[in-house]
Amino acid sequence: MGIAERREAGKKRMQSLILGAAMKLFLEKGFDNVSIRRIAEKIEYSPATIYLYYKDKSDILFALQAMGFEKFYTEQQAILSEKDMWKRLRKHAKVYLSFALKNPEYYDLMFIMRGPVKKMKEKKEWEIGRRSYEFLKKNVKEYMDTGYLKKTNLDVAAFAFWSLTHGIASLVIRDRCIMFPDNHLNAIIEGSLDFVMESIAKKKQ
Amino acid sequence: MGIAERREAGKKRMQSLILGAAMKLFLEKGFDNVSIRRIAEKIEYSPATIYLYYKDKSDILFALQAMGFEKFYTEQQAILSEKDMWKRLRKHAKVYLSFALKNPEYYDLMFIMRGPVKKMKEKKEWEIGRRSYEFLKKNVKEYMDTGYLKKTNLDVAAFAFWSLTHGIASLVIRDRCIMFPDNHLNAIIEGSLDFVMESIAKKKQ
Amino acid sequence: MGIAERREAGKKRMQSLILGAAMKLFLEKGFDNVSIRRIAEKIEYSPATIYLYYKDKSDILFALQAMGFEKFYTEQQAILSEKDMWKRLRKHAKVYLSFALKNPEYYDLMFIMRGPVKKMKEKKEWEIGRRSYEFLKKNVKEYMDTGYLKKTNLDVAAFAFWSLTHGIASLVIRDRCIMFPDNHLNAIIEGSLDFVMESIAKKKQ
Amino acid sequence: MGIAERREAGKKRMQSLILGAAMKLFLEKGFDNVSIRRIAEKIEYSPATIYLYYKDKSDILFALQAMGFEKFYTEQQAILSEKDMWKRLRKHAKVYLSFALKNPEYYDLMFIMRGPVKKMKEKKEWEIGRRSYEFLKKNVKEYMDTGYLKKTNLDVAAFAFWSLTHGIASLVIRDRCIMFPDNHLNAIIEGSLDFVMESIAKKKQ
DNA sequence: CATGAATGAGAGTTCATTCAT
DNA sequence: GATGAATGAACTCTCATTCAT
Repeated sequence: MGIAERREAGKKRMQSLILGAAMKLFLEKGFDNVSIRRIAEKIEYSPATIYLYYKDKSDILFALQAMGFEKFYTEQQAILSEKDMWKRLRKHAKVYLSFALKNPEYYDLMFIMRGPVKKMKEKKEWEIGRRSYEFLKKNVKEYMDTGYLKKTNLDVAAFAFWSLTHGIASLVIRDRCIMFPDNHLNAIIEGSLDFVMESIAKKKQ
Repeated sequence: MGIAERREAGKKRMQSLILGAAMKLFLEKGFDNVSIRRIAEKIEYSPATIYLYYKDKSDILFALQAMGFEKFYTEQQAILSEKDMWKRLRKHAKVYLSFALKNPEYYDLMFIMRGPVKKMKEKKEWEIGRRSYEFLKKNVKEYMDTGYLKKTNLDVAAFAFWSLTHGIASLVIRDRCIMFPDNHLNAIIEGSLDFVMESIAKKKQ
Repeated sequence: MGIAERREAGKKRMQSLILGAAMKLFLEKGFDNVSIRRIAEKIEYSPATIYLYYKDKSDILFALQAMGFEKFYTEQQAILSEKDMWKRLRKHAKVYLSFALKNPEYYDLMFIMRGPVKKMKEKKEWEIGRRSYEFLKKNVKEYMDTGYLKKTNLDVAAFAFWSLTHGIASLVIRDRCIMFPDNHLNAIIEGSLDFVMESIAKKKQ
Repeated sequence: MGIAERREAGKKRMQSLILGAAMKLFLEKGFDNVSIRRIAEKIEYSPATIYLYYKDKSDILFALQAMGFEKFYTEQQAILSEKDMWKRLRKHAKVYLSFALKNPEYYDLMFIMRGPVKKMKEKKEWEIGRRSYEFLKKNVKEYMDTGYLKKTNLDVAAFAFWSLTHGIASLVIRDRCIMFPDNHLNAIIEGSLDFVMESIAKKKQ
């Protein structure tokens, strides 16, 4: 490993140290209580050091969001192994929801939080978010083409799919399901997903 | 009107003065830029006065949330005039979405924001939120009973309806629809709503 | 003294406490080392308290500047007791210089410092500075009218007078006279003033 | 060129690279917004590198001041071509003012700024500033000797001349002429200079 | 010769909240 | 009932500077 490489590696290590600490704090204290100072404390560096690796606070949020999208995108590839389009459609929804509920902080950052959106728009049209949407759209198209999904405008169908899964995810994550007993919640979620999926998609005879 | 009553009336008046100012500020400046101080300034009282009427900041948010639910509940009654259950189901969704998009601050407070949730749980079962959900459920039951909605567990169907509409609303409100050109957005929203509604509900022959 | 008056008095007292501390710090530590925090420390209040009395740092500088101009204007009135215009002209210069050298911090703030100038321009065209200049101009006009000063455009003559006195004052205050032995400096200053004054003004025969 | 010499040359080159960048930044961003870091960025070296060539920040300011004096001294030599002492005296004033207004950052550094003064005193008698003053004095002596300037103590006359020109320059540079309309300012400056010069100096008959 | 990495110190500012009056 | 006065605790961010490598 040459000098430049080692340096680069050091930089990467530090950045991920920062991001890791930030993410842990999000979990422990909630978004509003994560400050540069607290992150610095957690990693036992001075606040000024953070600024050597990230330009400002929203840069950190943006980086975390990007990590989230990366992970999200990668995990979604799993659906491609399913060649039966009907099953893939169902799996698609489950994988989406599973990501959201297993990584609620990432999901929040990606699809709910207000903060990082301004940055999103600035940074090259938000490539990373777009990619995930394109992946969704591509698959939706296949569901339609193979006759499992009713034909309509692609964006319309994709948005419908997205809205349903996001609706479920965000109601859960932002704690709006308190009217359901904890031990029923899962069944209701799954049931709802099935209910809609089986309505919009038709298993061929 | 006795002394106690007059006092009570005065208290109510002041409280609604505070809430009104807070809401105006939310609209004008965004949630993050509303402080107790700014509310006090707006109504031309001192910050300390606010604390005579609300225990702390989150109490104000909670009260606003309650106002939002009140408004929401009231507006939803409009669907009852529609006696054709098929049409009512469609109208239900439209009224929901229309409330959300016309009152994004209320909607945010009610269904997205983290802040007031702790209060929600404390305040005995969150009556006000529950009432709205019960209204939804009651109607969903009617849609089913009249055969316009496929039969399934009531909570499941209600949650499905809610997730879809909330998903749309919250993606729009939290600015995640930047991949759609502004002038297409409306059509996509309406299209998606129709797409799903027409799938889960069946117009009788 | 009524309640309102007492309050007003308290406010004034606090403001002058702040300004006094700020001024002392300017003397002791130099302009650059005066921070809101240090002022607060000096008066044994919290930094936040300062903001109850002054909107921001430059507001404090502006207030001090205004005090300086007030003092300056007042002291200049002394020249009016001199009815002999020739003597008054001379006295005018001496009074200007004497103010500058006895109150170098005020003078610096008023005529040298960069900081408060932006505020100056905003605040009602900088009434307070203008008033001093008008006073100078009015007198210069009298010197001319009575024949002690060569006739020329009023602004031109006033600016000439001002430039000379300010030149001396600012070279001294900003420590550019280190080539003159300390014990000669005074004589050189006075001499220079006399030298020019006797040249531009003519004692009538 | 021996090794030591080459090293010395390299050092000089680097120093002037630093000074050049610093001066450009002063021009572009103003004094307060120039930090060691920003200078380092501009020349694409690390901040630490700057410290190999200058002990600290004020050392840089001092060096720039020296450059300013060098330039100032050189430009002033131009007056020597004027053999008519009356004209030279006038030209002297114009050249002074012209330098100040064309190089306000240098002028500020040399004659107004507080920062580099401590250094001045330390660096044994501040040779470079003295030289400029001696040049002024030598010429003032000639103006007197040739009868164009009233006889008086040399320092007195020199300081008078300096005070007037510096007064004008520093009032302009530090933005204290806002009472004059922009389009009149030049005329007032020139007029004032002429007004005094024609008074203290006498064209022989 | 050059620098990456780090930091202590400090800047201005804002906030929710308290409490004696 | 209302508030003036006050504050502790944050906040984000920038700076000059050091030092091992």
